[in-house]
Amino acid sequence: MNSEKKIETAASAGKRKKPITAQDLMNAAVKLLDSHRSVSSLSLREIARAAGIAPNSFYRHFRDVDDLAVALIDQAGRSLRGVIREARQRLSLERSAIRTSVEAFMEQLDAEQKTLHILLREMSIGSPAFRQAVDRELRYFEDELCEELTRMAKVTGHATYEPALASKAITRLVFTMGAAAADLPPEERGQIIDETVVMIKMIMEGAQSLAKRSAKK
Amino acid sequence: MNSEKKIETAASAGKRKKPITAQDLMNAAVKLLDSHRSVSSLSLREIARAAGIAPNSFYRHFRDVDDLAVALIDQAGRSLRGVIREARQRLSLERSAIRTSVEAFMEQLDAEQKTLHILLREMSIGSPAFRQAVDRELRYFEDELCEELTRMAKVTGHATYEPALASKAITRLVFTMGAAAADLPPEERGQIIDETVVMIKMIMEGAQSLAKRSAKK
DNA sequence: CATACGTCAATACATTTGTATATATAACCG
DNA sequence: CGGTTATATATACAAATGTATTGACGTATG
Repeated sequence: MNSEKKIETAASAGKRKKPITAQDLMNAAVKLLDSHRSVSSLSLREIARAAGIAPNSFYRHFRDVDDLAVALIDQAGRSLRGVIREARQRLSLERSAIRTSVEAFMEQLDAEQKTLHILLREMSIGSPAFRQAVDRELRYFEDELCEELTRMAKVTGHATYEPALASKAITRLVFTMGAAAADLPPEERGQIIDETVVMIKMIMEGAQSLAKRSAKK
Repeated sequence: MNSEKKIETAASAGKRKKPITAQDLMNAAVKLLDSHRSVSSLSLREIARAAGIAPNSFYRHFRDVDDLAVALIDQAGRSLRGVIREARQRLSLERSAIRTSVEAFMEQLDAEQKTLHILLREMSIGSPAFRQAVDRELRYFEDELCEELTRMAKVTGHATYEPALASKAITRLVFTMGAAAADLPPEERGQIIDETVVMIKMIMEGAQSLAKRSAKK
C-alpha cells in the first residue's frame, strides 16, 4: 500500500555543506528549459531534483513554481535593462545606431541565453502575475526607447510622428524577432538581425515622414 | 490494492448515441483554455472528461494531445485565411484599407475567440510540430499580404521598398497586437486597433519612402 | 549551557496522469 | 445468419505530482 520506497534520495552522497539559495533554484529551473517547455510546465519536484534538494525544501525559497517564475522574469528584466543601457551608450558614439542596438540585443540573447528566452517566450502565457511582470519589463524598454527617440529628434532635427507608438512598434517587433531568433541555429541569426534592422528603419522613416506631413498640413 | 474505484464513469448516464467526432474533442479542448493555459498543458484525461468520453477513446481520434493541438492550429489558420480573403475584398471597395483590415482581424478574434487565441498565444511554445504549424499559417498571411502590397504598388504608383520584409513586419505586429488585445476587456480593444493602424501606416509610409530614396540614388 | 530558529531530508498519502488490456456494442459485408 | 471492424467502455497499474508531518542538524541568541 505504500508508495515511494526509497528512491528520491536527492542528489545525495555529496555532503551538502552550503545551504541552497533561491538563485540556485532559479538556475536549476532555467537549465531544465529547452525551446519547447514553458516555466510553468516544470514541476516542483523536477526543479528540486535538478537543484539537488528534497522536494519540500523548495518551499523554503518559493511559495510556488509560479513564484519562482516571476523571480526569473525580474531577473531577465534586469539583464534586459542592462542591454538597453549599453546599447544606448553605443548609440551616442557610433552612427549606425539601429544596427548596433539590435546586435547588442541579440548578443545578450545569446549570452544570457535561457533567462532572456524565458521572457521572450512566455510573454503570452502563464499566470497573471507572470504576464504582468513581463509587461512591466516591456514598458521599461518602450519608455527608454521613446525617450531616446525624442532626444534624437532634437539633435538631428528629424521629428518623430508619434514617438510613443513608434517605440511600442519597434519594441514589439524587436521582441518578436528576438523570440524567433532565440530558437534558431546561431548561423541564421544574422539574417534575423538584418531583417529587424530594416524593419526598424521602415518604422522610423515612416514616423518621420508622417511627422513632416502632419506638420505641413 | 486497487486504485480508481468506480469514479470516472464518463459523463455517463446520458445514453450516447452519436459517436464522438474529432471536432468534438477539439471543441472540448478549446473550452478548457482560458487566458493562462496552453494547449499542451491540458492532459489527455482532462480533455476526454470534458468531451464526455473514456480516456482511452481519445486515441481513436488523436495520437497525442500535441496531435490535437496541431489540428487546432490548422483550424485556426483556415479561419484566419478566411479573414484575410474577406479583408481583401473590402480592400478593393473602400479606401481606408488598413483600418478595415485590422478591424476585420480583431473582429474575427472576437468571434472565433479561443481558436484564434490559441494560434496567437502559442506561437512560441509547444512541440516543434506545433510551432511549425503556426509558422506555416503566419507565412500564409505574410505571402498574401506581400502579394497585395505589390499589387497595390502598381495601382497607386507607390512602390514598396522591400515588400516581403514590410509584410513580415506588419504581420508580426498585427499578431503581437492581436495577442495583446486578446486578453483585454473588449472596450479597450478599440485603442489597440487604433494603435495598430498607426503602426502599420508607419511601416508602409517608411517602406514607400525608402523605396523612393533608393530609386533616386 | 539551553533553547529557539533556519535549513533540509525522509516518509507518507491522496490525486492525477498516460497507457495496457480486455470487453461490449453497433454497423457493415459475405 | 456469422464474422469482421470500428467505436467506446471499464479496469488496472506504475509513475509522477503537490503537500503534510516529523525530525535531524547546525548556527545563533538568550
